Formats: sequence, structure tokens, C-alpha cells
Amino acid sequence: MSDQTEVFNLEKSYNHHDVEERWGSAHWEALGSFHAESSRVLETGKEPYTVLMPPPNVTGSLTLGHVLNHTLQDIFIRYSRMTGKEALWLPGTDHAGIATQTVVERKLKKEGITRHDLGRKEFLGHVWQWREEYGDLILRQLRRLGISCDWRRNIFTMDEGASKAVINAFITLYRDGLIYRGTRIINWCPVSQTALSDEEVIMKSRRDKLVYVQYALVSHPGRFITIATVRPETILADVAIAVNPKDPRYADLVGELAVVPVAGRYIPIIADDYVDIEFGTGALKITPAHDANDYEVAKRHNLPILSVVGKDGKMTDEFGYGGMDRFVAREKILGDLEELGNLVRVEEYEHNVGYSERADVVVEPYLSEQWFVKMKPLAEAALQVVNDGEIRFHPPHWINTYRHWMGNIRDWCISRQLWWGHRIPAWYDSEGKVWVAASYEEACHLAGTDKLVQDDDVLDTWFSSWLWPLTTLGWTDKQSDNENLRAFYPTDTLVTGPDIIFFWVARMVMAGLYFKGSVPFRDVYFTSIIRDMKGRKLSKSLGNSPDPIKVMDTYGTDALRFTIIYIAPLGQDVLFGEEKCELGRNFATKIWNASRLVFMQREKYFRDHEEFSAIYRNFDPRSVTGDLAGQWLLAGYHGMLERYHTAFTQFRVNDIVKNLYDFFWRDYCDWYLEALKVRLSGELTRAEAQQTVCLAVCVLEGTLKALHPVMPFITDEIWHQVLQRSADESVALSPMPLSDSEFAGADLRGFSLIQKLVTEVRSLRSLFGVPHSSRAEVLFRPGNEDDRLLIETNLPLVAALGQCIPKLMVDTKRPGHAAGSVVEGNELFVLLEGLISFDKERARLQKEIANIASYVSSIQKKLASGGFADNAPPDVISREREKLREAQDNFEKLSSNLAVLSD
RNA sequence: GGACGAUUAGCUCAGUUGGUUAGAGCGCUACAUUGACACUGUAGAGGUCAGAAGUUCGAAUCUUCUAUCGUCCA
Repeated sequence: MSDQTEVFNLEKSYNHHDVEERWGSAHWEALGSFHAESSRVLETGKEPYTVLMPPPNVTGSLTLGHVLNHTLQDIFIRYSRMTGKEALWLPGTDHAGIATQTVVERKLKKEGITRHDLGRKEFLGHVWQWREEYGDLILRQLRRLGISCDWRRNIFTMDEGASKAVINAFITLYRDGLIYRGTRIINWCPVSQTALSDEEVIMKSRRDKLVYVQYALVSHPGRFITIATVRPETILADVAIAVNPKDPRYADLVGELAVVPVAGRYIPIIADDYVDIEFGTGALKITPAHDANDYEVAKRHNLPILSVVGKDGKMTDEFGYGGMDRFVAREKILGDLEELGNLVRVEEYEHNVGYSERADVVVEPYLSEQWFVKMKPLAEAALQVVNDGEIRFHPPHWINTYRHWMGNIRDWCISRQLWWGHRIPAWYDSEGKVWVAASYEEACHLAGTDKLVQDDDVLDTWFSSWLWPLTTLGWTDKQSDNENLRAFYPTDTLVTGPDIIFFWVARMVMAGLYFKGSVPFRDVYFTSIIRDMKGRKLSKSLGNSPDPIKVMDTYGTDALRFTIIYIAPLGQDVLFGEEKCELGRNFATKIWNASRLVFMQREKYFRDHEEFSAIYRNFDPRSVTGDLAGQWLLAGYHGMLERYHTAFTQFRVNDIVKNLYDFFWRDYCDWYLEALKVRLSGELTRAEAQQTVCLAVCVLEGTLKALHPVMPFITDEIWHQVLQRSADESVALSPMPLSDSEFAGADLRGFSLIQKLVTEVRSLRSLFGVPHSSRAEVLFRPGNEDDRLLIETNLPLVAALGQCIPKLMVDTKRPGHAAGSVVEGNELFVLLEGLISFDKERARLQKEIANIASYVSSIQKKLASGGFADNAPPDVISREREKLREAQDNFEKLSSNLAVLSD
């Protein structure tokens, strides 16, 4: 790095490995470049901007989802930092109860140990050890992405502060009557052996057998009632058969008793509105221990509750199925029912079944005692702030989903039968009475005894995540008040996936309002879901999930960041293939090469860095005159900046990168740099040449800054070569250029006419196969005096870009051996003596003329229709007139060309 | 069954209050290889904007219906 300052230009080719190494996280972390200070907000009044990192799971490794999500956050953070805000990005990780416990248990299993062999305390020791060893893999990987967090503030949901907050939140809610313990049917995962919340259950479509079974009626020998079920194994736990009271088919049977097949028990036939007359036979078996709806029915009718499936998903009955897996028992009972003559028929049936998100097994509705949070009182306020626009969603259509969920909310099951997590702060005395307190001592004090046993369960991981906006800023209880909270709460932008809108976003809003009295963030940006090129979700088992680290190695981190933002539309899925990163890589290379060209020109006109620096620092773009392309570039640059800043305010991230890409590649490289070469090769004074180069560098530097939030590495590298800058400076800490309407509004016609003329020349050359080596002569006949002057002064530009010998026409006679065209009233003739086939040019003109003729008549028709003239706004009408005039002019001129050829 | 979203060039997508002869990237075709860049340049081909009806002087854009796909919730 020491000789880097000696170099006046960049290396010949761009090596992303070197550049990413040089400007990596390690460098900036050591310098503390991305640290945010509350004092700068509280004491100097700097505007804060805070982003909350959705805490990645400690067991996780980097996925493309993370790449997209964190690149977006980094873009927002870097942009805000450069636009003068005190930008704080809060990182952290999540303890992921089920996932982590499973990983550690699996590891122990290889050594033949179960967690029960070790006991709770020792097992937790192993988990902590595991976390120490592997838990920050994801954070290391995220650093590779070049993200600019304040890593000093990294926290873990099981840290002391965060844990305190969780316990205090639990106690507060309990004392406010919002947490209760109750016996409910909950989602039980037989593999992880724990309760799950509704959100941890994934509904999947599944083909099963719909089994029709007839139950004998006790008082009517020979008569039966037939039900339909997809879970025949639970017949053993039936307590009733229900029919709809409005169903005439069964009206006479209500109150009768039926015999449960296999089990032989007598159960009543009851009437309940819940039963769907249309479904199956209209008669429904009621199995309260194994179905949440049946449980409600049983409660209404005071029915007993019988259970035949255990915690492990195996049967617990006494009819010969005990110990069998529930699915094995399902098959067996079919045979038994058939043998007994109770099986009526079996149909194929497609329905949705809940699967455990983590273990991917069918969830068992299971009756057990669990802890719940009452959601309704919390949901009302959380709905309000979104309805009022205090929190905005991007894209906004997610509000519907949010509203729907808030409106139909169900209580949140927060207890988990795990060891890894925040243990529920509840103790039971010898009479089973519950004492909720922050510690054993406090609980003893409350209970008046020291014979207390703590609840075995831990809290749902999301019970700590919902406090994330608070705990990351040092909140531990309702009395908490510190500088960080005062300076940075509420946070500003949350970037997350729509799949956790209920899990997390909604709950953070609830917690923020409940515990802090204000919203936790202002804007929520929902990311795209990444799929493979065939539209399939990325998954390890499908093997269609590219390793982002490998992609970064191959294409470069900037390339990956740029590409993923470029291809991810707001609010829609994105189809990703590794090879798409060529887009970003090519762009990075283009930036590099264009910068090299500019620096090469600099070397020509400046002695050294010092001379350049002295002049460049005082350079004012306003002083540029007589440089048509330069003025055109400035206008385009400020127009780009205007769109750029607007896109940020609207969260149109996609537009941000497309805007930059188009401006840089098309305007800056394709046109401006080509024109720059021409200008510099002309007769300029040294001072003029220096001003010209300064403009090129100035717009390059501004564009690098605008690109920096998206491509932090390459922009920092080149920025350090614009002027001699020390390694502790960063473009990240420099001010973002703003759009200046003085430039943005400039008249662009001059250069754009030259562009069109050049394009037309190139097009005709190519059409008639003019060899590249030959410079065709081109005659211009301008449409008016202004254009004549413009073309005349820019003949060298036209000559170079159009690779031709351009001349202004002196006489009015059309040349005979030429391909002619009209551009905004200016005629041009590419002389093609010996090259052109008259027939070819005649045919081309005829086609072109016919095309214009039909265009002309369509505009004429439009203008002539009364409705248009009466209703259209004046500016639209005048625009149409202008189009017509120009088309007619083209028509006439091309027709004359044709006439000359036909002579 | 309900809600939301999608349907525009071979593929992936822009097209923000209705007024363009409908755009981009990739792919394709042709030409170009010593002065930034082949990870390139120049030119070109390619679309009845899913279908139908309606509103309007004017519809890719607004309304209704239909079809297909996706996501979430029952």
C-alpha cells in the first residue's frame, strides 16, 4: 500500500481480490470508521438514522437471502451517512432455540450422548461452547460483504442485557394480565418435542386418504352413521359424532349413542353448528385431544377428552396400536376397520397439513399446558400505527396482509419444551401455585417459602426478537433511559423478508408501543424472495443454492452486491443464477477502465498529483464553456443525481442502480469519454485542457460517490486515486453530491442532435456495408442557421465518432451516389460512390417513406378528429402538431432523395 | 373458499397521476482486435403489452369478467 500513492494511474486490470482485501471490514473496523455516537446526535443535533439488523440465526451460514437483505441495509446506511446523518447500524445474532439445540444434540448423539444424560446445566454448557466456536461464522461472512455496521454494538439475544429485558418484559406482561398459562391444543413437533407457535408451522398441500367409516347405532341394530376422516387412527380417541342441527338427514339421530369401532366405546351423537353439511357425509367425528376445533366443540358440549397419540408421535392406546408411529397405525387401522366391516370406502383427498418449520414433519395438534400472550390488546395499537401511516411499508401492499393478521389474531404460544433459551421466570410452590418474578429469591419472597420449583420451559426465540429494537439500544426494562435510546430510538428503516411479517415485524411494533410507547421504526422494506432460474425456492436439499462466498470469490463482492440489487424488483421474487453476476462484474470492470482512461488524460496534462490537486480543488464546473459534451454531461449528471435521490426517498432501490448503470455506461463512457478524447486531441491551451480533465474527474468522482453505497470496494479504491488520499479516509465518509437544478435544467439539444447525426451516419455505414477501414464522406445540409453553426463547430466530433469525413454542403443539389437521411430537419448524405447499389437505397427509401406516410396520416387523423381537438390538453396537441410537421418534413426530403435516385 | 400479487421481445424484467411509432439487461445476427475496456465497441433482428368486454378524443396504463401462475390465510 505504501507505493500506492506514487502511482498516478490505476493498474491495467481490475483485481477485486486485492481491492476487497485492502478496503475490507478489518481495515475500517480498526479505524472505527462506522461507529455512531449518541453524543453527536444529542449534543450537536446531528440527525440520526438507525437500521436494525434482523439478527441472523447463530447456526446460520450466509445465503443469498442474507446477501440481498444486508446489501440493502448497507445501501441505506451508507447513503444516510454520506448525506450527513449520524448513521447507526446495529448488528447482532439470534439464539434460535430449536435450531441450535438440535444442532448440539445431533453433535452429542455422534458421541452417543443425549442431553438427558448430561442434565440441563451441563448440556447448556455444551451449547454455549458450541456458540463460542461456531456462532460467529455468519458474522464473519457478513463482513466479507463489506457491510458498515457499528460492530462494537454487536449483541446476542442470550446476552445478559437482552436476557434481563426478556425477563422483565415477561413479568410486566404477566402483571398486566397479558400473559397467562392455560391448557390448549397447540402445535406440537414430535421430533423437536416442543410446542410451536402458529407461525412456525408451514402449511403444505398433501394427498391423503379420506376414509369413510360407519359407526353402529346402539339403539338401532343394523343401522349405522358414517363419518369421513383423514386421521382414522384417532378414532380410538373419539368422544362424539357431531352433525349440523340444520341437517335433516341426521335430525332423528341426535341424542343417540354410537359405537366407536375397534375401541367399542359408546359415544353420543350431538348437534353443533360447526359441522359443515357439505363436507364428507355431514357427520363428523369429534376427537378433542387431537384437533383444535374438536376441542372447542368438546368444551361446548362438556365432553371428556381422550388422547391416543403421545409426545413422540407414537400411539398410546390400549387396543394394540400402542407404540406404533401414528402413520403406521393409520395404515393398520384401515385394515382392521375393513375386517370389522366398518370401512365404507376410501377416497383420494388433497388438503393442507401443517409441518414443523424446523423438523419438516407433520405437526401434531397436542393438548397441553402452555404459556400464552394475549394478542388482541397489543394488536389494536399496532394496527393503528400502520393504518395511520406512522409506519410505512414498502411496497405498501403488505399492509393488507398485516391488517388481516392483526384482525384475526390468535394468542401467542410462547413456551417451548427446550433447554436452550430464556427460562420462563415462573416458580411453582408445593400447591402448584405460580409465582412470576425476576429471580428465585424474589419468587420466594413473594411466595413466602423457599420450596419453589422453576418452570422447566424456555421462551420462544421470537419473544426475545420482538424486543430487538429496544435491547440493541440497551433497554432492559420500562424504566430504562440511556443516551443510545434517546439518540437512536425509534429506528428508521427495517429491511426484512415478508415471510416474517407476523413472526417479527408485527410483534416488534407491539413491543415498541407497549414497552416504549412509540413505534420501533418508520419504514419497513420488504425484500424479494430469491429463487433459482427455474423459479424454485433455494434450498440445500435441492442443491440449487449457490454459496455467496464462492460467488464473491469468482465475480467480486461489488459485482454480487450490484447484481442482486439490479435484478431484485421491489415486491416480487427474483430469479438468481450465478452467471447473472457477470452483469455486475462487467460493470465494475467498465468503471475501472473508464477511470483509467480519465487518469491517463490527467497524466498528459498535469505534471504530478500536486499540480492536479491544486487545480482540481479549485475547479468549478460552472467555469466550463465551449465544451458541448461537457455541458451535456453535467446536465445528464445532475439529472441522474436528481433521480437517484428521489429513488432513495421512494425506496425504489432498483431504480437507483439502473439509473447509475445507464448514466455511467451510456452517457459517461459511450458518449462523453469518446467526445473527451476528441476535444483533448484538438487545439486547446494547457489551461483549457486541464479544465476539461477536471470536469471529467469531477463527474467521475461524483458518480463514484453515488455508486459507493452499492459498490463500496471499487469506489473506495478509485476514490483514493482521484486525489492522494490516506488510507484512513474513505469515500464512505465523504459528502454525497446533490443535484443542482441549474445544471439539470440545461438545454441538451445541441449535443443530442450531434448524437443523432452520428448514429445516423453509423447506421447508414453499417447498412451499406462500408468497410471499417474506409472513412466515407458525409455531406450535411442543415435545416437552419443554428444547426449549421452547431454542426460546423462540431465537425471534428462527428468525424471521429461517425468515422467519416463530414462536410457542410455548399450547393443545393442532392448528390447522386449517396444514402440519404433526415435528422430533425437536417439532411445528411453518406457518399457511397462504387459501394452503393441504387436498388438497395431505392428500396430502403421507399420503405422508409411508406413508413413515414402512414405515421403522418395517423397523426393527421388524430388531429382532425373533433374529439381530440376539443378534449386534449393544449400541450399534447401542440406536441402532436410538432410531430406532424417534422414527419412531413422528413417525408418531403426523403421523397426528393428518391426522385434524385430515380432520375 | 378468501386476500394479495403477477401475466409486456427467446429468457428475466422496467414502463410512478391514461397522451412514445412500447424500453433495458441477457441471449441472438453482422461487422470491428495496438492507445481505457472483447468482462469491449458499432449496427441490427425480435413484441397484435394473457384473452374478452367496457370507460375515453386517446388504454400496456383505468373498470369488469375470464384464463393461467405464485404467495399468504382459511
